[in-house]
Amino acid sequence: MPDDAAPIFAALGDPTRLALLGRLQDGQPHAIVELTAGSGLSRQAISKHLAVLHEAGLVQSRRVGRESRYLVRPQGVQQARSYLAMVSRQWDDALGRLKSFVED
Amino acid sequence: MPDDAAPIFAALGDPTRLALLGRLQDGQPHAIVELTAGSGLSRQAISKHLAVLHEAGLVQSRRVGRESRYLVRPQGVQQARSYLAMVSRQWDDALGRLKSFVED
DNA sequence: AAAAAGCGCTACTTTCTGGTTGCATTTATC
DNA sequence: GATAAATGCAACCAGAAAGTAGCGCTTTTT
Repeated sequence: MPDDAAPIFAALGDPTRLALLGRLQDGQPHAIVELTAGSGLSRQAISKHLAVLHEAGLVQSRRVGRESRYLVRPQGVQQARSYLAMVSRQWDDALGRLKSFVED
Repeated sequence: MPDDAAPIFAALGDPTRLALLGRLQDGQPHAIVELTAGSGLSRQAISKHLAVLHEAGLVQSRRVGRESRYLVRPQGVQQARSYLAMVSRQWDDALGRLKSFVED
């Protein structure tokens, strides 16, 4: 398992950040103030969360005039997907499904 | 996005726990001492990590005699997968791929 | 040119997390 | 029955994380 796997999942492991990703689902760039609106948190808090997502490669930012616009980076999420696949590959076959069927 | 999504990703967001899941890839139950061996950490530390994985529903345990044996719970990982799909569903089509192609 | 909007950066507080140690308990073994 | 093995539980500690507030800088807006 690669070293950057854990940071990606850690970035996803926060309700606020998941909500942010939800807001970015449209694939369009959004400014920080816009993302802060209705979050119940301060602008700096949201900014920090966006930085974490950026660090993990899940999000991307562009500075346009006086505002920073964030958008999803599909490759990042794709990477998370492939890591999950690595975890489950072993029993992700007929036998694996059989085992999970018997459990509990 | 469901409330239990973040805890699952948070549980995955630690190198030690990812390594533990790696060790459980064979689908077989493993005792704590066994999982501790070669980890460089104390038994209690590993035990705590397993508790986190259990809490997130990624792992399952059975007490057999004097030892607790842990094994993967495929449904948990499957759930993580579906949550990731929720995040990316919107731009997981031809248009989405086109956008990601243009970026950077 | 003055005011306001949008950010970034730093400092600070509080809570969570990962890790340790020590001790009690249950189960195997001799 | 005594000893060793495998856990569970609780207390404790240091560092990271989530949050706030304040200040200064750049870019719009009026």
